[in-house]
Amino acid sequence: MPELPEVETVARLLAPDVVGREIRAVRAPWKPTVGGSPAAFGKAVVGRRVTGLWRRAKYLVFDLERAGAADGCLVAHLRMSGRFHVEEPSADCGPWCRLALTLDDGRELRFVDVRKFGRVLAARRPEDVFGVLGPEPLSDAFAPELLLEELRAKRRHLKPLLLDQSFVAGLGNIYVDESLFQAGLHPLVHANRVSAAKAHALHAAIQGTLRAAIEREGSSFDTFYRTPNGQPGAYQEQFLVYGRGGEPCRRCGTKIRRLVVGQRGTHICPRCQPPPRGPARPVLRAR
DNA sequence: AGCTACTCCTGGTAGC
DNA sequence: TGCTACCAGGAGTAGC
Repeated sequence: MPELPEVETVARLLAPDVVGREIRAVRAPWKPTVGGSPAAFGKAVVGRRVTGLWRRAKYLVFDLERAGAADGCLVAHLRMSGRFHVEEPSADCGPWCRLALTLDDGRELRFVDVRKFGRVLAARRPEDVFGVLGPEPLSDAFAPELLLEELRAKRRHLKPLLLDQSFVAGLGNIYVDESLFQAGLHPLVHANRVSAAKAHALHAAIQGTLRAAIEREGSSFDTFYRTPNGQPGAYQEQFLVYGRGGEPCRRCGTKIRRLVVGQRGTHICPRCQPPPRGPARPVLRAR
């Protein structure tokens, strides 16, 4: 699924085709993609030029201007299955095209989204669409000391905490599982029980995993995520635990286990990621 | 604060 | 072969 590395890849590969282009027309065959009103969406974007394309968390932001002055933006979230492509209008759109923006070079920026969860919204400012977002995990704002401090302040299980975009922005199911494995931390460990050494290991694991995945242009393991060029990413070849239930751990050979944590499929090596020790206080048996 | 359950969707697949 | 039932999953929301 598109997480930070995939969205970063889309931003990088799509930018040359859209930055500098003016939006001439809009077609939105599935209204919810643009927030319900294609007319209002069209009014906000037609006649605007794209001046920049960047990523924050799992959001893509297209900066817009009109007559040389900044004039709002498009904020897109790919969710499960969204993809952007720039194509000739004559190219087959397929059954899942939810939005098409005609550009001034005659081509179309298309948003294709099988599961219809993705959104492309027009806004005055990106912050109007972003929820509460924690630090970017690859920025200086995400320092090991800060992570340790934030972990100390929380009692939640690590897995749902790391999936929480307000704690750290951009991680999803895949990269959380991979990072926890790399750090040797079980997903059910309570945040405030992570040692300083483990917090540093987790910080390094998150950054290392994300950087490696960006370098490989993300992960593609089903028909969903593709780069704007239509190519799959390659990081799935390096998964250590994600989607490897029943297969041997690459470190110790123990069978990878799949469990469910917070309604999310979760993959661990039971040996490399020992479960947290039972209750903090032994349960007193009634007599 | 933070948990669970539910919602939105549909292609793929397990089971019969 | 063909049918049904269920599953995945990011994020928002409701209820506790």
